[in-house]
Amino acid sequence: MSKKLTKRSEDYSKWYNELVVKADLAENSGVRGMMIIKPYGYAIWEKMQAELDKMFKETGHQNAYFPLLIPKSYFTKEASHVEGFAKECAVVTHYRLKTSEDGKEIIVDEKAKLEEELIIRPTSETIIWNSYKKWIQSYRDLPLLINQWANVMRWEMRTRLFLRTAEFLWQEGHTAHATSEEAVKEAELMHEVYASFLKNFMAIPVIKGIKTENERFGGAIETYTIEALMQDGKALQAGTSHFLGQNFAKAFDVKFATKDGKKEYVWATSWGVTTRLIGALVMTHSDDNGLVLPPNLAPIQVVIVPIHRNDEQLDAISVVANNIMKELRAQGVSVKFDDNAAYKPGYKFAEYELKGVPLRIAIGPRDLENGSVELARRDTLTKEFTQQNGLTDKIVGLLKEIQDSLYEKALNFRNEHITRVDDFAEFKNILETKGGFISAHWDGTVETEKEIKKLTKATIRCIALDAENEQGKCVLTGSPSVKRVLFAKAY
RNA sequence: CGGGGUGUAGCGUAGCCCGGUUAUCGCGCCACGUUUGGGACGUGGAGGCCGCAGGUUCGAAUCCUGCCACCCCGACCA
Repeated sequence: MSKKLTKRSEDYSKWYNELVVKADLAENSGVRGMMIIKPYGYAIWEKMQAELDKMFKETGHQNAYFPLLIPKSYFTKEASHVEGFAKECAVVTHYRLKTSEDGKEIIVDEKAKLEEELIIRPTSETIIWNSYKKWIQSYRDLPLLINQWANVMRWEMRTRLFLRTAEFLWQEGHTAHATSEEAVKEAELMHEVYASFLKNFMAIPVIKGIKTENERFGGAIETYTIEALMQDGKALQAGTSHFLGQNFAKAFDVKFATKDGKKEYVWATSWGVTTRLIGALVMTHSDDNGLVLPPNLAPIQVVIVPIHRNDEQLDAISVVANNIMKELRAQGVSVKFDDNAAYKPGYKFAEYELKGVPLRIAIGPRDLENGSVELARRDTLTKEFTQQNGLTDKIVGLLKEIQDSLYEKALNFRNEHITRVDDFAEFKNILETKGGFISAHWDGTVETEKEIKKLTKATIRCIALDAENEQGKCVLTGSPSVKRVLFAKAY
């Protein structure tokens, strides 16, 4: 298989798909939108998981695990939730297989039909709230701050690796609080946790905002979102945090006794991010040579490639490489020494570029003489010869620099792709030619939002939290508006 | 589920319109040798129910019917 990628500029979608497969992150399983996350891709997810989990714990949350299968009846309790969800679900109807009459096939045993169908969770609100009803009696049981790492399944008609697969991995936080204020604060806190995770670890700048009624999660009073911008000018919803009000408490009858003995419904939030973040990572930083990983999430931060003509040279290089590795590891840097003689250096260079390894060290005969190494940066594709003395400090500094520079680059790109527009013809023009976010006035109605979507395929990604009050006229209808919102075509 | 398209080796493909030797080519894979500072080269080799099931025919990758799968555009969506 050729490892050459289609160029981003030629066909962004094809580039993305090829990159994900060739960089060894994931592949289609051949079963209806199911994705296999390969070890290299999973290593990135594990790092993300570890960092996020740390942040959740630091903010007082605990992990738990709820069942994969949810009785169908649980879904009927929260009408608006069902409205927004539960349409494209996998349903378990039987519990046994048997051998066919001719003995050649395994078939479903029709006698083993379930009384009540079980739904493979598309999200766990219903089953979790069914438990919360039992767990919460008093204000002393609150707040209840629980997170679950799990897989969920949504029977999407059209799927894309990482961005939308039938089964995906995520975390879902579900909390219950005594007051509305506290629940809102929780939703906002997790919103901030996500934004800072994307910034500090993924080097992805996001716009923090709230969703319009139309784009809101089913059953939510307020949906907080972080919106990122991909290199093709399309937006990607990277994470959401919902203030659910008392909707779920009422649906599942979860009341608590207050200090003065009254019964009140609890206030809820939920929040989640998914393996989609890996798609965001790929589409934010990568280039025509392949993946570009921010050092903070790279499974391999530094790779050492030996260049040698014979075994004696390899032995001598290995001594130097092992010393470098030892020093780097002492500093917490993950290093790989690739002394596989089956591949030539040029092949390895291309291979590790494709996989997005932030720094590459090449050591050859010349370096043995000079006490040097060749040091190459993945993000800028630049390389230099540098002395072996002081190499570790230099690398530690460079990893930090690369991390920061990736963020800066993405931030500049994002900022250059927010366009203020006051005219609908211009709106369509910018959307088609430049892409990115369009900052425009909107009259606040669902009808207008839907009409704009119909006309342009752009949706309101969010109402930015930092949007300033500004009198204006809706870009479509001309009706009065008090602040700009952000439109974009989205994944 | 509506509209369009495609199924040939692990991957990408030619052949199909107009049926006829042993199904084409590239990458990858295996063996040996020479190589190794940006995806090496040579020689040899393995690998195919041509998506599945029927039909037409002396003969089907090719024509016909049905089915299945996948891709693209809608609907759905983290």
